[in-house]
Amino acid sequence: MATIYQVATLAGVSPATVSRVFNGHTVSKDKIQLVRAAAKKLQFEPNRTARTLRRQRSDHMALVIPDIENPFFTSLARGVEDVAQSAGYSVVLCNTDEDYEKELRYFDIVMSENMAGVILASAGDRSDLSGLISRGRPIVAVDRGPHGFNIDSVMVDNRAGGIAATRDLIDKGFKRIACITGPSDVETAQQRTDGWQAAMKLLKDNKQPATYLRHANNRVDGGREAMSALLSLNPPPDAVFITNNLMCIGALQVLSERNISPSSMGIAVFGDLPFSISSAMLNKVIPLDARQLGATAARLLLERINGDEQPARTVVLRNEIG
Amino acid sequence: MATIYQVATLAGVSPATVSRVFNGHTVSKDKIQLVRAAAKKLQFEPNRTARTLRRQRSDHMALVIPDIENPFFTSLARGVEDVAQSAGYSVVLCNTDEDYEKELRYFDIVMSENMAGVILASAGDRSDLSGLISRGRPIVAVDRGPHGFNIDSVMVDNRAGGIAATRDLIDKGFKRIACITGPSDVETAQQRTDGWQAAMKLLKDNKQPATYLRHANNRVDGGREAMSALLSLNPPPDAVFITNNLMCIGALQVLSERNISPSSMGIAVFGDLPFSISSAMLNKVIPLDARQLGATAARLLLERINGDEQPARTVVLRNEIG
DNA sequence: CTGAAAGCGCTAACAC
DNA sequence: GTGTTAGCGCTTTCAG
Repeated sequence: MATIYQVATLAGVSPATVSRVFNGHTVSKDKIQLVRAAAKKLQFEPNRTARTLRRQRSDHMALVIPDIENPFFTSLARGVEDVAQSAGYSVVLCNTDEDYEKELRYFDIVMSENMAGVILASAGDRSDLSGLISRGRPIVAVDRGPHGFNIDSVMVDNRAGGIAATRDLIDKGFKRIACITGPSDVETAQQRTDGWQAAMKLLKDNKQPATYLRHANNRVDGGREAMSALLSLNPPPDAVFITNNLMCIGALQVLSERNISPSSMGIAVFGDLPFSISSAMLNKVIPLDARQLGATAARLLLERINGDEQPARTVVLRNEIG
Repeated sequence: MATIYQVATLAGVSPATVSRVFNGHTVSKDKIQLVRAAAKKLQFEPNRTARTLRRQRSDHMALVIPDIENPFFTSLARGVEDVAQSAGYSVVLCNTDEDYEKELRYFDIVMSENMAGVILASAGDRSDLSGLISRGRPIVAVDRGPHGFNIDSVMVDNRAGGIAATRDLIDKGFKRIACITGPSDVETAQQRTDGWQAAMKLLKDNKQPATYLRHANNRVDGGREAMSALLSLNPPPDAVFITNNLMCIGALQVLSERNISPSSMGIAVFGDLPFSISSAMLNKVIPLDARQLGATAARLLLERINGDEQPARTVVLRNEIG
């Protein structure tokens, strides 16, 4: 690959001038022409590694997510990507499997590669951001909050969604409303569960035993297990609020396998189901615009990268609860 | 962030020795101790940008895929990631939206960042790999073949799968079997369609008008449109072979909306449906182990990165057709 | 086994 | 507006 020196020689200018041309600094028209011609001839492409080393900042942003196979996060990634790309940044996707160690390893990479910033959908509420923060690397938390760190974040109103979903089931006459939620160290799970609990207080004769609250991993198999467990209770619930998309898939699979008709079990879910064929089985879906979430986070991050120093902001996206 | 010079000073050795310690070269036990202690004290983390610049090779591999929102490709990404990570490589995910220009732009980035290699699920059969190849960058094609370029590839037997799926429908007594396939410049679509055509020749009184073959984009909306179009034919098909997962979702949505029962329309699909609740509507699914595909591709790429110079290989994964 | 020193390709003072 | 030059932090000859 050609270097700026070769281009400079061919164009009869200094390397600095070549650099200036490629960075949009002021250079006389005629030299711009010469440089462009020479660059084209040599198929010159600026070496980003060298640029990054010199500038101490790359044009990558890291997107750290807990589960790349959850369509919610891939949509979010799309949103980030769209914004990043149009600002000239590449997105490095880092999948943590909800593992704090893996997350930390990625943070190290962010530092040692001088990435411009991080968008973090954290593994849980025990993420250690201190290293990144002490080194002044911009971070935006998305979906899950900043829990204790003083950083920008973009979220939805999880509690309100939990309330709305549960209320819908109550309004439809269900009495024994269970809740399948995520791990207890995941903030979104907590908040949505809070919403469910708050709404349940409205029920006059609240027949809600503690066993109606099930924690599970946020994936399909977690939903399956939780729903199976609920069905074996006596009495089983007559409805269930499920706090994430994949667990709802799992729960519906179990119902389908046991030929339990949709009408005999009310279902409300937080977040749209991916690739569903029919929503006939669902009483209520709290919509969740992952792409918007990602795009907003990316925009905040770009502002920080460009030197914005204002105090940390929390943006709450309204999830138009019907 | 600390540098090797600071570590060297603190440890009382030369920078070269620090470098050697961190690269596993031969250094005396006692100096190793000194260096490790100093590094720990300073929280030293080697600067990968500098290393990449010097070595002319980074520890990133690019994974170029056409649609990050298709679970097939995210599973594939998981497979790549697992293998890459355990070999110390990071995966940079590049989403092309099936756009050749975006693809080329990513290839430029691969070069200008000195990435170690590329795994490519190409946008179509007109991808231009000449730049990468002339510069000696290792590439492995996955899912879609190398079409003309002399590179390693990992694929499944698409034609055989197409035949098996179609045969299953024939055996079950369907007569008017349509095919919903992908864009005509996508190799997997072509080959699966070939299989369908080959199998249809077995039907004695082959009632297959040209309109039974529909090309669509490989996404949900493409499947919806194609299925709608098929249903408005006279006579409509009594079964359909769909060459990818998302289009099948779209097709099933249309059937569901029109209350067309599964039994009156045979469906076979190439590739498992993501997050499906019940497979009752499907006659035949040709399994497709995306994760395996990705892992295999990553292994081949690692071999090339490590200097393997043997002639290009094509690995065909058997997709255990029932 | 270890140190000195060159240089990967670029950018940003600094001088003119 | 343009050229000269000093590094960014690391690896890797080359000597010893």
